[in-house]
Amino acid sequence: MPESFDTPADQPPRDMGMHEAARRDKLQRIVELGHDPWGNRFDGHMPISAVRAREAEIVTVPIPEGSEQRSPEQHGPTVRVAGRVMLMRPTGKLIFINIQDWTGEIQIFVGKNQVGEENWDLAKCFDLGDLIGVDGELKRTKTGELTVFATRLHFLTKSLDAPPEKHHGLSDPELRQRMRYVDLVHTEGVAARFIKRTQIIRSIRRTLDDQGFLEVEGPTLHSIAGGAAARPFKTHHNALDIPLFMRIALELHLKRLLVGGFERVYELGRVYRNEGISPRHNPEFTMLEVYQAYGDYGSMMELTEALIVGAIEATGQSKQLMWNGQALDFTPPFQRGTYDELFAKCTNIDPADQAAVRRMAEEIGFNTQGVHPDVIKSEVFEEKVEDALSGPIFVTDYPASICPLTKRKRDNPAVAERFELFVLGMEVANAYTELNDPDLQAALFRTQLDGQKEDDSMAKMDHDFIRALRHGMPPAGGLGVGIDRLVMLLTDAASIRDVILFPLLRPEAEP
RNA sequence: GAGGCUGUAGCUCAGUCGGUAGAGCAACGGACUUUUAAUCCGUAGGUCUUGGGUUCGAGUCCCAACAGCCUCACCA
Repeated sequence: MPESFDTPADQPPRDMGMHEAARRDKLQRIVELGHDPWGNRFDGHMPISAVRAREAEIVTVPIPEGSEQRSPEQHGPTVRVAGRVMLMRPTGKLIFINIQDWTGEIQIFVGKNQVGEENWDLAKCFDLGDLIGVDGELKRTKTGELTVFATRLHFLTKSLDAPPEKHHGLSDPELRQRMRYVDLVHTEGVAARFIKRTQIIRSIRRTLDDQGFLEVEGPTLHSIAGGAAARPFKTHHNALDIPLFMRIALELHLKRLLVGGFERVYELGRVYRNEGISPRHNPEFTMLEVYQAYGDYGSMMELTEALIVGAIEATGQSKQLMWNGQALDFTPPFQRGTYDELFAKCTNIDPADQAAVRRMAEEIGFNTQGVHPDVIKSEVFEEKVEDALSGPIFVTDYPASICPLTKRKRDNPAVAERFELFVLGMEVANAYTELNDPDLQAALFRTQLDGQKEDDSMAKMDHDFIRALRHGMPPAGGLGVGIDRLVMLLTDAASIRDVILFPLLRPEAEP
């Protein structure tokens, strides 16, 4: 055991606050009592939820006749727990401590006479936020609270900084994001939401695996950032001395795998888009893309419903749920409507009447000069239709010219076989019948629609992708799901930053 | 990228009309062997985000910077 775990004495004392000074004093006392303030392996403890589940094993011995005894004696199971000190209520020669692990919270009873002098001295060194281990007997207090009556205490790790206010936790959104480790421990519901996120993702994998899909991993560094209209992050490989881009989509490599004979593939992974941050956008986010050979966008619609219903069930929720105070019903089949139908319904304009559409676009302040009619229509759609959709609703059959990776309808080449799933104006999923004609794909890669900014265009020629299509990609359905947004819906989160553990923030100023 | 709002003790928040900086929790000392946000008595804790300006005097008014949030833009 080292002499001291503290800052060596020859170093000038740091400028520390009173909380840290008090905690370092106690740390020193813990060392003097012969304990390691940073703890060691601690075997044999049970999750607190499992300890709570043993309440039924407590037996109460009736008071013997003629006894002076006031309260009946109890015998409970011997348990060992470990957790973080959340609350302490010292009352003279006994202390009530609430400790928390990731399964729950339980009260510890530490009585001076019950644990003996050595344990008592150690208990007096506990601070809120410390990690401790406890051996004891599970019983109830006279107020009925399930409690571990400590027989032996173990010190597992000192906390040098004070936790936030015990009733309110952290509420400053900046602190919550920068110090997610504190947020997870001390803010009500945060840990539970991220556990739900994991359950949702696990459920999505299970649904896909059960339907015979193969999970794969494509490259995240691309020399051509294709598959979506978005600005990429640029980086550089030193040894090869080449520019590279962080991927903006999973699509083009998964389709190469369709050519390679992987008939059902998916990837669940991070993509990066060098764009603005908002309550619905983080520069890196998690995307699911699924491709199914010999399917089409109709097969993807059924799959989307199965994925979402599975995720709702995996989190133990009803298909009727509340999001930001609004009721949503995810009972399949979800509503559906074609792009043109919904356009006509929400705008009272015939979507085929280009002049009328242009007039409305100008009314909402969009500059239509030299812009492709379908881009104008899409602008009006986003403004007037998307926000009006409560959903969940599948919007189907988009103008072909704004869908350069999508197969056209057999009876109408101006319409693409595509759907997007909207919920309360938020786009959650996007699916296509995939274009597999290499000549048409090459032509569409060359097409830069009038009025579209180059950055926003999908017109990026990927010769290797065309070469892959030339070898024959089966007709297929493809689906993309924004996982963070789905998690927002299923955990009633108003901001994407509430479902991403470490969202992007500007660097903190040096202290 | 543009506009609006916010920034006070470790945390959560008050701070009136411009006139000596406040509370609760946390901390420290004391009392207390069945508490439940324990209670009671006492003590300490502040570059009011930063930098300018106006003023006899600025947490408060003005300007700028930094950070966060919201709306818009970009986008999913």
